[in-house]
Amino acid sequence: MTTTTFERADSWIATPPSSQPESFLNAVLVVRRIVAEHHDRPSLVSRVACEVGAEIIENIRQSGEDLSSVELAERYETSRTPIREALLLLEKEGLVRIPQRRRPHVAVLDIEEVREIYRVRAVLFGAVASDAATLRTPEDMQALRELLARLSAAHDAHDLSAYLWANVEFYNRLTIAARNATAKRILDSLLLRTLRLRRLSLSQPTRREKSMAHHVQLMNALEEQDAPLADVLIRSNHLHALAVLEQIYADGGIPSPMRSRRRRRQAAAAAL
Amino acid sequence: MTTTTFERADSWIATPPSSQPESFLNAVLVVRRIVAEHHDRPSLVSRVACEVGAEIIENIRQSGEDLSSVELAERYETSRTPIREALLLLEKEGLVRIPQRRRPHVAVLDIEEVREIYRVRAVLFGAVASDAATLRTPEDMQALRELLARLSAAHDAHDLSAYLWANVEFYNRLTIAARNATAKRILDSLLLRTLRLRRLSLSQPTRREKSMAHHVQLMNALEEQDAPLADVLIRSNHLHALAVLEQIYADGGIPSPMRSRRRRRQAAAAAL
DNA sequence: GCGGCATGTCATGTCGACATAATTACCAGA
DNA sequence: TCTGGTAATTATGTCGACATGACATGCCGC
Repeated sequence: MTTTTFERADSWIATPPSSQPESFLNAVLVVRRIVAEHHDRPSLVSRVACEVGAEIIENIRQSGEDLSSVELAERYETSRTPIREALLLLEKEGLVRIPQRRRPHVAVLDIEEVREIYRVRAVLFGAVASDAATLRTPEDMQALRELLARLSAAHDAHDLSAYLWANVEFYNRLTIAARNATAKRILDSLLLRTLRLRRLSLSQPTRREKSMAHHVQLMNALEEQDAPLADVLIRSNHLHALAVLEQIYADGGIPSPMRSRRRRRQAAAAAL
Repeated sequence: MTTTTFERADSWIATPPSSQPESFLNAVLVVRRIVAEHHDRPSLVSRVACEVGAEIIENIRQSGEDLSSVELAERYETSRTPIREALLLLEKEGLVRIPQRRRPHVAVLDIEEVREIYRVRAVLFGAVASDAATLRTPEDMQALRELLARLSAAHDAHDLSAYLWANVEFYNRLTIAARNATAKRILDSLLLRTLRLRRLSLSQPTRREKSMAHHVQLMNALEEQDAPLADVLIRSNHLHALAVLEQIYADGGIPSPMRSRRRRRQAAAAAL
């Protein structure tokens, strides 16, 4: 499945894929899966939404940065109407904030919201993993085993980016196995919001160790259809991941968004 | 709080409130709280979204019914752009579906989706109630006690509509007490989707009895800060509510959406 | 020199119009 | 009468333009 989506990825972004790092391509694909769920064909709106969304979770656009609709319209050589709609899609996923009569900007993730998201994710994901442990099919298990192998390979190779995306794919496959599209959509949306922080969190070697061990344990629980264990494992892992993020926030690892955002535009104009 | 929001309700709907039944007003207010969360001032978009959303949850517009943007634009005497945006807002809440290049229509709730929603709601609401039992303030308890009294009064008076809205308010206050805005937003959205069915479910006297008893028990658990009990009570109640809905679906209580939806428009045009 | 107010500039929200895709209506043939 | 293909019609997606509200700068009074 990954191969086919990869083949089509280039039709979803305006710039040629060769000029983009592989991680950005992954980001586009994940955003597409979530934000442009129903847009089966690459429309103008979903293309913009995917690319801007990917830029946000790849930290190319920073927290609080302005997303002027005229600026984006120029860049994508289109009118403001599709841009507006794309930004609305991203707002729905929590990546963008659009105050009334004010410039849209990249949503700022404060620690309080991260806490809330992880609390919800822990509970919901626990239930989903529990269901998955019961309802899983042999095909589910096969796919999960392969993804675990990918995860392990990335871990051994110390490839942070590969580990991160394999992680995302593993969770994605797990939520599919639970056969609850509603829960999956919510979890996907919550994942998208915190994806920006994932790299920070997983950049700690101890965190990666713990995460890898967690996945192995979780896989065992799924193999043995031990639903309660899967539930508890997921919750525990989320608690640990949150603790790491709390530490990062406390250490000031998240730069607070700059104040007068207007100056950036002026500087850019002056540079021309 | 209810009073002040009531006072302002008329500015959010185009038609004078006197011509609307009270239940519709409640629906508008609830939709506004959820869908137009950030739109603090009554803009054109939120007004349309609130009114159409209220019509959907009040079953004035039936499942699968077309929501042509030109038709709505005529009705609200505006252009199609704000209508489009309003429909996008409602799609985000799951009340409307907008396929590409096809007419938007009222989302159809099949039993499978209802099952999924109740599963998610049970788990998430259980966690939220658990948190609320721990974090609740005296003000929270006071508000909840008053709402329980309203619920009880409506129950004694056999006022289905009043009971339904008091129920919504009770849950709303409970989610506030848990101090988790993210969880609240998700639960609100899920509530909105199933609100159309609530009247059906609560129209059964035995269901109302059970529901009332449940609320009393839940209130006790909150008073005693018994978090695990609150969790289990909520889950159990959701399970029971779902069982009732399963029965209603099995009995064909939900009319399947009509096929050729176009005929309605023609009939309406011929009537003029 | 500094704070508050007026003014100018810019972006947003909304509008009407057009091209294109989808859907209906029509018609011929079986 | 029903079915299949084609034409007409309608609605959607997109566009450029305009009015109103927000922000920044500059001015004036203190």
